[in-house]
Amino acid sequence: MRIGELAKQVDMSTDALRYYEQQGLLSAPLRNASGYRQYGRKHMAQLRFIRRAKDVGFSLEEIAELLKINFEKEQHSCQEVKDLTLKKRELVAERIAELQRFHASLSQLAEQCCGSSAPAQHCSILTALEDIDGLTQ
Amino acid sequence: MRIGELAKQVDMSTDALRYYEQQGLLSAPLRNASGYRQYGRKHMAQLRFIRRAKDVGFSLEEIAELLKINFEKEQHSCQEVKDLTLKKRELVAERIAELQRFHASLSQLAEQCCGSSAPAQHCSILTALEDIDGLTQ
DNA sequence: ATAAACCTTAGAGTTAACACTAAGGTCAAG
DNA sequence: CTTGACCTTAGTGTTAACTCTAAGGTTTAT
Ligand SMILES: [Zn+2]
Ligand SMILES: [Zn+2]
Ligand SMILES: [Zn+2]
Ligand SMILES: [Zn+2]
Repeated sequence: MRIGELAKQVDMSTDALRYYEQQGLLSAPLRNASGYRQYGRKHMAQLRFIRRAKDVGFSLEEIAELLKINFEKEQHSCQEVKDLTLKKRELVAERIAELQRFHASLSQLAEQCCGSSAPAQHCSILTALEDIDGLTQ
Repeated sequence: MRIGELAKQVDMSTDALRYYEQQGLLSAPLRNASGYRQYGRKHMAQLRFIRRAKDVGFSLEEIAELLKINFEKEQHSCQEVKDLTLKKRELVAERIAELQRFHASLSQLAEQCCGSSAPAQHCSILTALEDIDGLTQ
């Protein structure tokens, strides 16, 4: 299977596949006489792993670690894998908390603004951003 | 007030202040005889506006829009400002939803893994990432 | 008068995950 | 036998919001 075919199968771009190879996430495949990459089932499995790991929020760097562990399972423990997962979940939770603060502040701002088409000289949102005490702590 | 002093007052870097000026978020100040920037209260107010807008999640590009509206309030309406705010809140909400899906998937993965220090050959997390049906849809 | 601390500009580097471009070689069909 | 679809590499561009570097001029204190 050449790169275009594999890319279509897994619904990724050929650029992405070459990028993953360069980043060590996808094994370098054999080449045919003219230098074209020849992929097999192993590579498709790797790409599906990458896809699923991306779908749960892991970064490519984290996925590289998971792939390495998966490749040499005997040398690694469940603890390691679970730690990676929990650490990632913690990061995600922190980011969610930050965004929820944003959401709450934006809601508060929007709620106070009349939203009319009249000139904005009295706009409570602008006032809140100008004044020190515009937003409830 | 020179740039270092102002930066200290608002707890930002001098680089950031020059960057904001370049991006049109901070008014270009007068220069003294040797070319040093001379800031006044107006600039500090602008920076506080920027700071508060950042604190509720606006990007610099969005802040530039808000500052422009704030500068020419008569030409703009409450509706415009409220729309910006609600649109931003919508984006934030979408991102939160995505991250919450990540969080749920990661929780599910972590829950199933024993987390022991035994070899990872049986690890349910790795299995889930390998198998098509590893994660509940 | 000299060292430390400040200021200036222009431009490059950072992070993530690719997308895009150029310049060229290869392969299948008609 | 040539067109079009595919493949190769190397290198640049993208986005956001700065940070860092280099190479130099200024101010302040001793
Ligand atoms: Zn209003
Ligand atoms: Zn308003
Ligand atoms: Zn286990
Ligand atoms: Zn496990």
